[in-house]
Amino acid sequence: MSEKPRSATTKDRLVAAAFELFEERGFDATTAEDIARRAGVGRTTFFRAFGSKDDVIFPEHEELLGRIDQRLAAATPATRALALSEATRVVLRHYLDEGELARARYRLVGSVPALRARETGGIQQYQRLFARWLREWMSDLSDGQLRADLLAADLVTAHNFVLRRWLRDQTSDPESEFDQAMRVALERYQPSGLEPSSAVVVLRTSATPAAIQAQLQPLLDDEAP
Amino acid sequence: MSEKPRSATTKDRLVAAAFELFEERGFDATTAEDIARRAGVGRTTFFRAFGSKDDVIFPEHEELLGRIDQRLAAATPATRALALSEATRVVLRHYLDEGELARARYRLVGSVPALRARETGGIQQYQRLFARWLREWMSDLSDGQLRADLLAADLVTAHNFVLRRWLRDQTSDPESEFDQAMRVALERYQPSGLEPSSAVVVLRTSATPAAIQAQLQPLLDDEAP
DNA sequence: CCCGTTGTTGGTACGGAGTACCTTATAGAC
DNA sequence: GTCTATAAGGTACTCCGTACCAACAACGGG
Repeated sequence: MSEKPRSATTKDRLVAAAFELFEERGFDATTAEDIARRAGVGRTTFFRAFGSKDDVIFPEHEELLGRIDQRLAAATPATRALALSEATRVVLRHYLDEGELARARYRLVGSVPALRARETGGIQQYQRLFARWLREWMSDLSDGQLRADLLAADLVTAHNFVLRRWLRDQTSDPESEFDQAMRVALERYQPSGLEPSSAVVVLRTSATPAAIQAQLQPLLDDEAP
Repeated sequence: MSEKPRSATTKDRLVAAAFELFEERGFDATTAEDIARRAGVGRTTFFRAFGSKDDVIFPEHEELLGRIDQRLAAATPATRALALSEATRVVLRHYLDEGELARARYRLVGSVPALRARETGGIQQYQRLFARWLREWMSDLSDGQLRADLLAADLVTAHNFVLRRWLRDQTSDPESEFDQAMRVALERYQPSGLEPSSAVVVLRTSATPAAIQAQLQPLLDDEAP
């Protein structure tokens, strides 16, 4: 049932062969038989391993979906905001670990329209997975279903924003940028009951404004460090 | 150069034939030749008109993109929020006007994975178009590029949320729900300078809390009617 | 009236994706 | 050893999408 190192090697060889050939002569000019031949297997084996020529570009997609789902399932009501951030970070880390391979995929997908469609389809699956959990978590809010969809879209978009910057070599610290992006995206997350509007508090006190400000500052720092 | 009624008729006949056959025997079981034959034209003509079997499902996609772009291009800085809402509404109205055809497409796309990928690809194009304009409009904000992407995602998501409800016959007043959805989505739109965080105001006054509340109430009513 | 020109259509042929089916080989299980 | 199960290769087929060519208007100018 679990991963056999033997079968993983065959898949890996196919992936490596595919990326080599795509870089050499382009995606359309590479046939499934070319890939299979370079990997030293038959054409049938290629289609058994991947099902389609596109799938060889995004081999661990299913596994990533599973890990996100697990992370979200493990959240308690108090840790949901953190779980959302970390589940999203799982994907970012995966690409960062891939390194040059991720960048090769990015160049490839950017130049082949057919692959772009495939990629956005995959992104949509992430978004739907987040939305499924969030609709449950936010079901008691007013406009909860809508806000769940919006937050799911924001999480995925914020992730892609940072990932794209890293893929283009426009950032040296993607993790910090990701933290900031998650903070902005999670502005939409209001754990049930906490209304999104501002509160006006009127009180009588002898304290000076400066003293009150000093009392409040730690709370603000805690909320947005 | 402009639309000839003759050529439009051929395209329309092909679209009608395609939807008929897809409903009769399903998407995969229908060949391009079947569609062409029922429309009374040759297979070559079909591919000349649509380029691919998928394209026949989303015939006016390009035109819609153009209309959104025009609407956004016509906005002035003061009317941008309205322009965003109306540009999005262009798409909603288009589907509402299609009526049963839109629902047939929805059923079809929902049951054929390959078409789902195509549709999300189209949605992504809308989102990128909005993002292109918003990045320009929000370039002077802190995190403007990120917030532009997020708002673009929110607009598209909010639209899809209402559209899907209408397609499933879960709403009798999609326009009102759309207005509400746009209000929620546009919470992210902060015309440059207006900071999104809450303000804490400390003041000394002899007024009673009730009097102050009475003063503030109209402002809150105005902000969220 | 004929004749090029141009644009639209149908037909044919081809390469390649993806599927179905069959055969082969390798590895355990007994 | 033999039997069985599982992974692999091979072959044939359908259909998508493209390239190319032939037929056939429409049309204006000679």
